[in-house]
Amino acid sequence: MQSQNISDIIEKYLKSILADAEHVEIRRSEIADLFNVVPSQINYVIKTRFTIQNGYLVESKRGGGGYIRIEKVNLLDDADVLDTLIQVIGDSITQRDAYAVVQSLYEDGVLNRREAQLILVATDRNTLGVDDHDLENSLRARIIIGILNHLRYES
Amino acid sequence: MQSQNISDIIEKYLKSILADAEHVEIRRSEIADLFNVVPSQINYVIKTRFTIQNGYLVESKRGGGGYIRIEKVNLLDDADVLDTLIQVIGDSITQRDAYAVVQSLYEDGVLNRREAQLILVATDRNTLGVDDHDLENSLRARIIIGILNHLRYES
DNA sequence: ATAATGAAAGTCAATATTAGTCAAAGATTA
DNA sequence: TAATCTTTGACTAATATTGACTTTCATTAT
Repeated sequence: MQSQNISDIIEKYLKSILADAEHVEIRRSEIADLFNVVPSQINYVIKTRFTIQNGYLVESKRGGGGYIRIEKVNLLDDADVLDTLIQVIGDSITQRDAYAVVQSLYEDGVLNRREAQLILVATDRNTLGVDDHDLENSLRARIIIGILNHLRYES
Repeated sequence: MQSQNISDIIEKYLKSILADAEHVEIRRSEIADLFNVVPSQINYVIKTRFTIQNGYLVESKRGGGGYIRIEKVNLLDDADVLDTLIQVIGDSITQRDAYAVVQSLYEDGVLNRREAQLILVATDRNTLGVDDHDLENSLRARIIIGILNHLRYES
């Protein structure tokens, strides 16, 4: 029942490789063939599911012998993680990216499950309930950054 | 057995699945077809019969491979206390009153210190940073109510 | 060296595929 | 009869898929 769309399946496939390895390196057309989609769909999957907010770094090369390489990075490795995250968020963030950020913080133990849920609820589209999207995204950014800044003084 | 309208029948159908399973995941148009109703009637059924007050959590996704997923959750004992608070808050709350609400939840052991702090930061005037006071107060109300609704069940 | 060629990946907008909203019309109940 | 609940459908929004066109890079030919 789960993940009926191909993008989700490709995402899972790539993540299953990343579960065992430091990074994946693919040939775009090969993966596209494997799942019977057009090559640009691979870009779509990467763009929507392997963002820096999700903790992934992507690099690629065109031309002969080209590739796409996805690496899982630990955003919390270096001392000023919070600064990094705050920069990444900027003054606006979509719900999807916010989910990714909070997920990363949870995976890295900065937040426990309950706290992560609270933040997601507080920044949920329906919770905020504003019709202006720019306002919604900027509110979400302010709330998350406010919380991140608070976490800094707590620990 | 009064009034077996279609909404009731659809409700029973979904609940019968939930009797055996953790959750139901449907394709809206399929269920609509199955019962010969327009798709939006499924939304009506969900909105009127699968509320969080009744212990149901609903999530969905649009686009290819989209779905609606209904999950039955365990309501906690605090549920009616939270209901009362939600009523009191209504659609607007000042920062001062919000502080009092969060404080009492902390004293009642519903929230720990860290969680209480998170909520206060998220709803702080400076965090929200909107000029319009009415908007600020209504946003604060929405955020706190969203969180209270989340606290009704265990995740 | 330089130019031409081909083999990748990137971009972007059109289209397709779902679900959500809202208000009007109809039905039922108090 | 008035109030409430249900049904319907037109319109909106989010997400996914596709393909034409562009850019980059390596290799081969001049």
